[in-house]
Amino acid sequence: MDAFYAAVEQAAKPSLRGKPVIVGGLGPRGVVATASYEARVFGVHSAMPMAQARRLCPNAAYLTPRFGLYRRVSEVVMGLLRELSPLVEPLSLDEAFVDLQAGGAAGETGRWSADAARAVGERLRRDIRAVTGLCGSVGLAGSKMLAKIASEQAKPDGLVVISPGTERALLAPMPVRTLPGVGPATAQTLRRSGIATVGEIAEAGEAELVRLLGRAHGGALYTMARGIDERPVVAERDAKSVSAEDTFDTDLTDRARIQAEIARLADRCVARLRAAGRSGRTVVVKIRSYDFSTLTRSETLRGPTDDPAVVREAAARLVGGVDTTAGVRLLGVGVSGLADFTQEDLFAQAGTRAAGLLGADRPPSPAPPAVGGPAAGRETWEVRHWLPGLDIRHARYGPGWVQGSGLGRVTVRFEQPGSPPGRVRTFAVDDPELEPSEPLPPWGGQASEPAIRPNVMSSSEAGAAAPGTPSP
DNA sequence: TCTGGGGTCCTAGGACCC
DNA sequence: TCTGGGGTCCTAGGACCC
Repeated sequence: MDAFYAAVEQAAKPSLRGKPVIVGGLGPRGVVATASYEARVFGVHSAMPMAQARRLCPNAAYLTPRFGLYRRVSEVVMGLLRELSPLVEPLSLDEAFVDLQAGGAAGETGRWSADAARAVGERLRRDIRAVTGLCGSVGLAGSKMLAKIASEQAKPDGLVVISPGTERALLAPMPVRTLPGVGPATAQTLRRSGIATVGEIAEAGEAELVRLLGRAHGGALYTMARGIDERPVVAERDAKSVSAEDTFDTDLTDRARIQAEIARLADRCVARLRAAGRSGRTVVVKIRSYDFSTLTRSETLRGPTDDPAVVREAAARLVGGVDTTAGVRLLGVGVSGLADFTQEDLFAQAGTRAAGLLGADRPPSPAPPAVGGPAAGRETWEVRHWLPGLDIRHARYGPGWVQGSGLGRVTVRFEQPGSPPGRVRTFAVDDPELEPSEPLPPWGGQASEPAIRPNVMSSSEAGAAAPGTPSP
């Protein structure tokens, strides 16, 4: 989506259309989240300190973000994407990868032509505009990296196709920063070695890249510089951490105040953890000092928890071990090592089940049948059992369908025709509670469609009547 | 009026274990 | 008797992304 937050605000506030709009933190230490294209003309861009934006563009409208509204608009757009394919990987509220191949709309040959892909992309852009009143840009290519680069080139309000075979020639003259994963630090390391363009990365060779940037990063960059990117589109991965942090308008020095803020942040973090139905085992505190130096301290508990008191106490201990007397500008509390259960659940289970059946003593995974070589065997076995789109039933969660599988996991969306949109859960592919099931009749299919009308954006703001609000 | 908030992934060293 | 070779887990920091 183009200048998403600002565009939503412009759609909701007719007086701001065609005017510079800047969404972000409005306090003394705020930064720009999104600047409308009208504001970008003045040099304002994302992540810029708000004070600098105000100097550059004093007449813009400065708005505090309304994430609830953006989330609702985002869900409508993501719904349109899911009409193209079950394999949709959101990157943020305003951006996602769609695996069109998995959508099965390529025709009899199963292969996409540039023209067919372009037609699908243009129709999508029309639909997004009709339903939300907003502009989106589309990049189409044979891999995630190239599709992303194409979409950047397409902005604003455009569409770019990168046809197979043209990738390397297209990439070669581009600056290294074009590649995803190349930020300021990597760009400087490369520049010191005389590497400025993507083509020069490819020429440098893998050994040199690994020497400069390390095994993982160097290897990945060398591959991408040659136009190669085999990463699959992965739908709805589980979160790995949850955190809450605040920057204060003025630095904090008072220990009691710092501990009070830490307790508040711990509660906020845990509330979101619980809302997601998760628990976590490692508590992290983050402290940014007056001079912007940042440190973290973490503590791993004996088992996962979603108890606010437990997280508060751990966070208080961790902050207590740090010298904060010179002043802190930011405090944060996070939880990682997430699980779908809590220590309390485990105690409950221990009371009703034989102790030997818990945790590491679960029955071992059944070995994949030996078809072909050992490596090919596992892949074949997974693909055969959990094809995307096939119906499935879980002993506790009920009916659903396979949204994707890989790396020993299967992602299932628990919904059925006539039900509201369902939740996603991920299981081990050999989870004994999962079984294939017969397709359900699609008699209630309409109910799972986003119920929206093209004119919803004209309804009043204040978030009350947002796009995505079901129509009668 | 210098620099948000929410994340992901990688590296590296030490503890610990077999 | 100067000290192997894996592996995992934990902690801390850093780069990067939107």
